[in-house]
Amino acid sequence: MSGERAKLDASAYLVLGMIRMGARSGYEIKRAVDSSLRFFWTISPAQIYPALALLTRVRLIEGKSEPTGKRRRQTFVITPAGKAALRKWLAQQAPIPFELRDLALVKLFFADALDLEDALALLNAVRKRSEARVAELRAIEPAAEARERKGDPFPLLTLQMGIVFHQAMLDACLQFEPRILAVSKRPAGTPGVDP
Amino acid sequence: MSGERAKLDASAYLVLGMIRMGARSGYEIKRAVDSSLRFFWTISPAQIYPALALLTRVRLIEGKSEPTGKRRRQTFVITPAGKAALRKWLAQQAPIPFELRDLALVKLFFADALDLEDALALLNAVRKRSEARVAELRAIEPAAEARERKGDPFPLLTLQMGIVFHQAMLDACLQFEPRILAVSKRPAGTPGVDP
DNA sequence: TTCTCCATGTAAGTAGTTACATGATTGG
DNA sequence: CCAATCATGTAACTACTTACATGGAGAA
Repeated sequence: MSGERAKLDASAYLVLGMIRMGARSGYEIKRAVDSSLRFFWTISPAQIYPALALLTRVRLIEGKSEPTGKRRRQTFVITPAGKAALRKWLAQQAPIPFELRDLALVKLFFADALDLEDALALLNAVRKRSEARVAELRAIEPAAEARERKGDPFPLLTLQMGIVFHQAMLDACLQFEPRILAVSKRPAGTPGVDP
Repeated sequence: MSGERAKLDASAYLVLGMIRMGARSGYEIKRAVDSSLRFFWTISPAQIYPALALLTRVRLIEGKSEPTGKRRRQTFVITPAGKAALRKWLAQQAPIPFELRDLALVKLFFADALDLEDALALLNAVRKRSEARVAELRAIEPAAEARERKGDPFPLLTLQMGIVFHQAMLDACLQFEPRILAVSKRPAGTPGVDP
């Protein structure tokens, strides 16, 4: 049996993937994630640095000290074993559950408890949030398009997904506003877990 | 100052909201969440029961023992203070960050590391997942429509959002398949965190 | 009788965030 | 010289899941 067979968690693979894409230090990984992957995954230094240590220990990445003047700096590169491990993880056929946790949608679900004005304000806030997110995503589109021109269309694909599904949420908000007004003669507060 | 002013976490408000909607026991809350809210929030018994205890302590709900034969059962109702607390939380104007954590999109983001066949398989898996989710959501649509007819359109609204945004992801998969084929002459593995 | 559902609860573990500590470098 | 940024790291905390323990009721 060759090498340690520690099983890595999602954060470790994320770090490994970012190293492969060219992020060199922990700091760069944080920056890169914040400016691209952020929309469907986040990571904090408290996860990055232990992950880098672990990946180094199992020889999936290799680090060396590259200080800028007296400011210390560890840079890493992915090893052949690292590339293989990343590919294996990516190609794994196990179904990946889709998990969205969004308090705004929870609130909207319960919005029957609010009076019309507050309910519409909430709907508005949800719509505005998606509008803002679409704008943010559009702003980083040029970078993703440049990457596609270099032969990697996947960052653009994931970016597009972010855009289209926020656009879809936004459209749903617009579409429902009149329907909420339509039923607003209701006696507020009818129970109904099992309709 | 009247009553305890414990600040509740999201799970506690979720439990409170479900009690208001007519779920009576911890068990019923679990069932109700699993069949409606599940698509944007989940909860486990290990969160529900402590939340029920807390909400009772601060008098936002009231419980009584209602055994079925010898099978014990605590049922709860929301108090006026509970309704007020729920409304206050729902109406709160604080911006709610949208946080999606989806490993499938992370994998897709990194899919450049895969050969064409595996990358397309991954794209396919993502598409199938959204198709399955749309089907699941369509299946519970009648219940949400019934609830709308009773004067509460919000469960249907949130359900529609789930449908449209999975539909949007699905469309993006379809749209990108040819584009991935188009760039597949690429020399795999070009780095590019900062393009 | 045995399986599934109803029903309540907890202990232990995992994952992740926040807040902090430390210190160098660059640009205004 | 001061603020922002580069850069690494940890301790404590919060949130959530998994696995388990317990046991009654109804149906096949």
